[in-house]
Amino acid sequence: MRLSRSLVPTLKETPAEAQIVSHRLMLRAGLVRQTAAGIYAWLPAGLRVLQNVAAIVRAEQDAAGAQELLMPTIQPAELWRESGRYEDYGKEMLRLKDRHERDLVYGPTNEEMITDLFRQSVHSYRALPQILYHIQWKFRDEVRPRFGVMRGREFLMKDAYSFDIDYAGAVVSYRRMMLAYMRTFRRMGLKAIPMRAESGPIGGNMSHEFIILAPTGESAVYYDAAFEEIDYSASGFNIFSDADLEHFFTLMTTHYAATDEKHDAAAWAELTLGRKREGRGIEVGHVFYFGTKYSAAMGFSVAGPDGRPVAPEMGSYGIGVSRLVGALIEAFHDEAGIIWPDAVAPFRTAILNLKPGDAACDRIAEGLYEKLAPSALYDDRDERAGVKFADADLMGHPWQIVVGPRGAAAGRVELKRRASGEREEVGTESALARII
RNA sequence: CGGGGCGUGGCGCAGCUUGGUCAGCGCGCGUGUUUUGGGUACACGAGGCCGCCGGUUCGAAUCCGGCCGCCCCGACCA
Repeated sequence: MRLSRSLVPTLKETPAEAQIVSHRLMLRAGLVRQTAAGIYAWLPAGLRVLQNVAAIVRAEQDAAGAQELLMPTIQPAELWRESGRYEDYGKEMLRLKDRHERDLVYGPTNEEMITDLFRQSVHSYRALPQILYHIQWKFRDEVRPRFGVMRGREFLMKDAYSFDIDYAGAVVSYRRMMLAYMRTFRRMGLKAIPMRAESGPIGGNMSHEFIILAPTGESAVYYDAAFEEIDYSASGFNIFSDADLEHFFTLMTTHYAATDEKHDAAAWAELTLGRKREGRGIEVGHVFYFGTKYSAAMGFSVAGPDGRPVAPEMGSYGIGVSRLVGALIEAFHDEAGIIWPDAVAPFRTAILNLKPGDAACDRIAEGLYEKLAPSALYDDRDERAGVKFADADLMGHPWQIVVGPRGAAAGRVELKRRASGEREEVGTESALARII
């Protein structure tokens, strides 16, 4: 992308409405613009991040055997009346009517709809288990949207739903999603910790929220150092092995971890000093098992092995995709701006042509851009060098290639790594070699 | 939903208490010169129904009422 012809409106000053760092940086780096309270337009660079995050989520869901589908944003109220939540959900649910005066809702979640879809076609236990997911926009009419994209009213969410014939199966599905989640966050460079959450009417230890560590996170978290030592992505765990999943689950749930609301001072005191870790965190995912709550309420059963009807055991698993973009910035930034992890950066490289119009600079910069194009942002603007440096740091590209008149004549460029700040002067070929 | 605050060119703000060349400043934007590796300097210039509606007044950005929008704290939530 050529910056001179791109809608990436960076700002030198922070708009007054933005308080927390991710919100400020998202506005300043030209990633999003607010259209209404808690509702945002994703500009080109921001959309690329959102899509990169979604792609990682998708890849790990697929790797866990979940099937992607796409359910609509608008749902008939009928489904919600069936489960009883039309009345229960309250004002957070955006309700609307079509021209025929039919009641509709802009979906805040999809348990009813997936149950309905599933029951239409699945009638036997032999088709189970299955996990389905989609990545779709949701709307929850929060009383008080805040923190920019982290607590919006409209948000992009990955939500998955598991169907099993019995509790044992549901447990396996639950653990499978848990492992998929840990891998997902890790791939984004995030440290995530599953923390026991309220499990609702079902009880048990089958609801966890995933907290990622970020110095500016909204809640204080306390956890055992053990969480820093586990390698979820390594071949250690086979996501399709029940035994591995059990081992993994035990590992995840035996060590202490809690947000400040659920912090247990007594349990915390028992931890050895060297293992205590305190930090701040942001919830980016939530998994829970809810048994037959929806299948029973909505009259969904399949034929069991003995031919008798059985209400499937279900669970649901959410990841806040758009929230993650904000959370990533909370985790990765400095005074100058964003520091994108390579996996989600909108552009892997920024090519800064310090002197457009200079034959040598143009030749080298254009040449580099041709080779790196899809993942490179070419700053070809007629701006001062300082402006380009500042914007590149603000936007947080993992790599910067600085093409200036000084080195260009000799075929040299400066390669800068955003995260470490290291720079070195190299030839164009070795710059390319380092980046690709 | 309770409490607090704010709406003045694209962004950040001053002006409002003490109605009357107050529509202004910085940044940004345009043109020119300058500078040329970390947001350069100078000059000239474009750009505002002062959130909306109504009221008070000879006169309202400024006072009064209503409405809308946005932000912060709390309760609630991916």
